[in-house]
Amino acid sequence: MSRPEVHPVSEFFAEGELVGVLTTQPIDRVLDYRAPEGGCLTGQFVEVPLGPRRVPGVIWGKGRGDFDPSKVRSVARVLDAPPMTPHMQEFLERAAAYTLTPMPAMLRLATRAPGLGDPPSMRKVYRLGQDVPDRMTAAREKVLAVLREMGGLAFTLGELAEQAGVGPSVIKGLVAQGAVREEDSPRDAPYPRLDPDRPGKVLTGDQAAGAAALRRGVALGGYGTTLLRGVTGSGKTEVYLEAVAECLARGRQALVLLPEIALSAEFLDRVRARFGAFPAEWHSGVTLTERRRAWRMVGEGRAQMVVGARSALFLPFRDLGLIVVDEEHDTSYKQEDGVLYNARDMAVLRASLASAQVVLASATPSLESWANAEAGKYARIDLAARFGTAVMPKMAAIDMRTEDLPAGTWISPTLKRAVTARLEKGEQAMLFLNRRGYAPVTLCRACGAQIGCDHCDARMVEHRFLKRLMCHQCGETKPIPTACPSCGAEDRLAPVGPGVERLAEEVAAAFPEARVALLSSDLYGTARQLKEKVAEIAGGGADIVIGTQIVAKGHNFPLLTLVGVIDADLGLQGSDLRAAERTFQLMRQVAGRAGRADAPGEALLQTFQPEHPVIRAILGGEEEAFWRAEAEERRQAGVPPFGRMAGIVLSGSDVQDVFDLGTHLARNDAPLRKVGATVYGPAPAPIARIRGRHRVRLLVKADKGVALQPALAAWAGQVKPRGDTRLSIDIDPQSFF
DNA sequence: AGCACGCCGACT
DNA sequence: GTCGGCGTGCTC
Repeated sequence: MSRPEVHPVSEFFAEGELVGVLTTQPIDRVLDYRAPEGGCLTGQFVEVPLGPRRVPGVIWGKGRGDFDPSKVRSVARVLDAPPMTPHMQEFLERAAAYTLTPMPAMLRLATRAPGLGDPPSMRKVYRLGQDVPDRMTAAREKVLAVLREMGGLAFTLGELAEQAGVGPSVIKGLVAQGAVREEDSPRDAPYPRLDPDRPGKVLTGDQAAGAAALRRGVALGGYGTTLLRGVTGSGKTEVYLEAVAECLARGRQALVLLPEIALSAEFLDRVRARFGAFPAEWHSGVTLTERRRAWRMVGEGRAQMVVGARSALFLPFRDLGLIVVDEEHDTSYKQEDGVLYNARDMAVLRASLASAQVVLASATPSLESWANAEAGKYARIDLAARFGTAVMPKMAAIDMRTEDLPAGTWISPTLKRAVTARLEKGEQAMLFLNRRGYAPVTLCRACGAQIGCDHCDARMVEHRFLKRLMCHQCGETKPIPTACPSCGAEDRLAPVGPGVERLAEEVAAAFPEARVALLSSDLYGTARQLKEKVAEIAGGGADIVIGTQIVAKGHNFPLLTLVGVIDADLGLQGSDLRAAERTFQLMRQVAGRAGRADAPGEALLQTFQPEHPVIRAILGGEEEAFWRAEAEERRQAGVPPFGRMAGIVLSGSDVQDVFDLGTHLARNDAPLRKVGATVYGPAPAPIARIRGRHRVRLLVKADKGVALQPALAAWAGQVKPRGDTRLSIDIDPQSFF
């Protein structure tokens, strides 16, 4: 375990010495302060006076000494939190430079710790007491049984009441009798130890080889990235959990990023099965108290493993040894508002600075990662075999040009027959349509107008379930009108096109005997509700499942043997170069849902263009051929990953102002031309208006290897947006037009 | 981000 | 006269 010591010794500043403090206020430079009484160290979290306020900050290093000494104030207080590591400082600086994000915004990502400055708080916990209550009741017995069963474990009032199925007053009664002890305990309790030496699932063939390769990488203790490819059911998770085990065994911390918090519950169970306890959890669904605990424990090195969303990358790990990015191709890893970063790329950056390993896991990798593996920058492990006897489903296209389909219906006779056949065998069928709501368009038959959003250039989608029209851009809803808002004609509005709710209607009519379940993100309020529904379906609670893309993400349906894709062409239209990639990934994932248990699966794709290269690649299972063709197309076009791109979005309430600024930028492109970069635009952004703000987009293209960020900074720095116009730069945008 | 300063138009 | 609109600039 010979790893070079990369932590430089933190610098100490005695009282009165000049220190540079980075604050979370949007002042994009380090401000000079005097070290407080007792001195301070680089990396320490502090509070400093700024104007009339006190703001949080971090001792970034030595002061610059270029500010009027009589105006320099003193650090107000050093916070009781583990100091930021030099790695973390460097990570934030490099990430800021890469994404052209001001440092204070970057620091805000790293200080999203509720109650960072608070003293360690206490809470009441309850454990078994000495005495016997004077009168035993059924409720009291339940409470004592729970406490006895769990050994000496302490519970909070709420936990204990829930576990025992009684009200809190029962527990209070027992406390008064001395049968239950109430005591104070620090709120931020350490996490139970994860035991990497517990036996994992038995791995076979290429799984065992893959796990061994990942373990070797972690054991070497340096940086490295591995692309772990494996179809659904290939044991990908078990394989990378071995890398986690190696990391934990070496006393280093491990981070697993998941794209969807709805997936985390299932994953946490697997972690407990493997390591004997739950890891720390970090995402928007976690309570403030838990987040606070996680942040502190991670910072003190007392959380061995974190499972989280992309923002977990900014947790204050002491010694991070491994980052797993599960479903690395998932578009939700790209943050699309506020600080624009791609968690997959930032994971690689953080790991390279911390001498950690990265595992990018996916059945259908992003073209970027595929190309990096091809170029030898990433190692690559392929898992081919599936568990048990199940194989990849048999896939076929249904040529919709030859199907006889009544207007207003979307399930072809061929697909209908296939579903019927499965139902007769007592198996499950899934119909996939990536469109929420009832109908994507509401059209006036009298004047031809479509109902749009008042604040965005988007059409309102009918949600019959909610009895409202909804804008999928801004979330605005309004009642479904009876008269056309454009011409006033009464009762001439008609829904056009299918959404999952409308498909459910058709299914109910076509298969009146079948139990139908609808899975769409907007129908379930919480991740827990969704998880319960998924579990119910998986247990056989439905015959036909209708779902949007949430069904593609890793949920396990053992009885499912047929997947019908209602509109495989959706996503192929348009000039977005990534559309083909996304369609390929989504279709492969959906198809991977079928036949996981021992019944062979079948996937049927309804398409109007069965000869399209993407559809053919999906059907033929010729993944390498697909990637190679895609890569060649992108190489020709000079776009990522074979060229560099940045998207610039200008927005504001005045169209003219926004366009003028865009035109001005496009004309003054000297800083970009100097590095050989080209500007395209301005053009209306893909969604030209969101929440009343007009949006204009420019694109910058450059050769690979060009230092694009400094040129972009100089170029955009020429203009000062006036009024409420805003300029945002998106390095490596998701869509190229 | 806040907050003060300051420079113009419309009121008691 | 002065109240208040929000553009500009400063905070170590």
